[in-house]
Amino acid sequence: MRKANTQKSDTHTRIIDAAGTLFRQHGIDGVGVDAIMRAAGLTHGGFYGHFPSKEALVAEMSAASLARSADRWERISHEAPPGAALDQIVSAYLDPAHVAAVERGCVLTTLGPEVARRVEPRPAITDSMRRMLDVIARCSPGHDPAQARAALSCMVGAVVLARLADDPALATGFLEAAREAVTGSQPTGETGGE
Amino acid sequence: MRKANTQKSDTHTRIIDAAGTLFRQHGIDGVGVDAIMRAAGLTHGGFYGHFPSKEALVAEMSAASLARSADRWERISHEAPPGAALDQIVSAYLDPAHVAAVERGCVLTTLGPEVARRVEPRPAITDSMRRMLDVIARCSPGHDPAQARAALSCMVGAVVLARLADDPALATGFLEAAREAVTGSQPTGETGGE
DNA sequence: TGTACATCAGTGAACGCGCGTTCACTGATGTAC
DNA sequence: TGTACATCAGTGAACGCGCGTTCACTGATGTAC
Repeated sequence: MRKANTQKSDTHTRIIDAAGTLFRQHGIDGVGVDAIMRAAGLTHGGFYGHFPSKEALVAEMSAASLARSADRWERISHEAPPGAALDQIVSAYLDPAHVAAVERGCVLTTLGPEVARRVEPRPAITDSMRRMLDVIARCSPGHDPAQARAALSCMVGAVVLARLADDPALATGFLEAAREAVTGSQPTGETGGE
Repeated sequence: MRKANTQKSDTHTRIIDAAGTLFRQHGIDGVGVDAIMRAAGLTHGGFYGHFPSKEALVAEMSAASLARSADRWERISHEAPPGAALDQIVSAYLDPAHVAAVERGCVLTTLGPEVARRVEPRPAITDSMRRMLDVIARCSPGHDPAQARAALSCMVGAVVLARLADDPALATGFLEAAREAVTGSQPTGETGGE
């Protein structure tokens, strides 16, 4: 049955959001079109009215998701008090809550290697990575692009390793060490584990 | 047809090696038992004489693969001239050749998030991660465990991001920046891109 | 050393199932008069 | 404002296919005599 015209793009967004959650939880090849559509409150047949293929959804979902991350970082870098932006971004990224919330986690850490195997999503992802690097460089003391690349590497690696670590103390150890390396400061709240 | 008794463990290893290559290239859910056995020169039916399930193969493969990485690092740390071990390990890891050779790449960078979703492989992987951290700490000037965790995070993240980057200059940018951050020195060979 | 036989690593057909994709359809929405 | 109709977002049955797993089997190997 037809819905209001204005609702089609809402549905499109709902499919992308459902896919984002499920792909992060079970991997791209671990989730079928059927499960995604059911999670979006629809039946599987309607999928191809929105996307030419599952691969196209993967590309659109990862591009949209990382663009939203870059948007958020840029917003923080403009709105936060000068000097506090980097710490705010890095602290949120290296928070155990980010590690735990895989289903909403940064695409670089939840689906990085899976997305890297595909051709379609990489240009848009590269674009967002550059924007994130620019934010880090702009918010860092030295404004050094190389330092920004090392910082982003450290953040992404720490979250990946924290999710792999079987021991919570080791997991927070990666996060704390990365935070110290990137911001050069101790956490402001109570000191975490180990 | 039966083969020599001594050949069964050879076959076992051959299956694990074939799985390692294919999983890294196409993802764990992107490769079937059939393709793995064919790559090992066998037919799919024989698989369950070696492993109780595909998941068991995933666990064994990732454990074996990362243990081999840890072995290699430990060997280098004992054999390399004092002071040179860290640079040797880090330079090999952050080499564009490692980024390019996905099919033989470090499991943390090729299958990290996929393996993190599964319960079975994580204890053994955590074990190997600890061994790798110990090597880095032992070979670093300050012998600081926290610094070692930041270093490993940076290395893993740089390789993941380099594989995602659509632009070779940005890819080598991640590798160079991470090397500088981890070893604090310029590359010994000719200076790479950007 | 030669023969008879038990072992068991590997074979290949078969299973039920869920995948990605197609397509004829339904029926509420928006529009023309 | 009320009626008739075209549109098209979403439905659900159906497709061919490859998945993970099972199992009766084959036939070279290793062993007992």
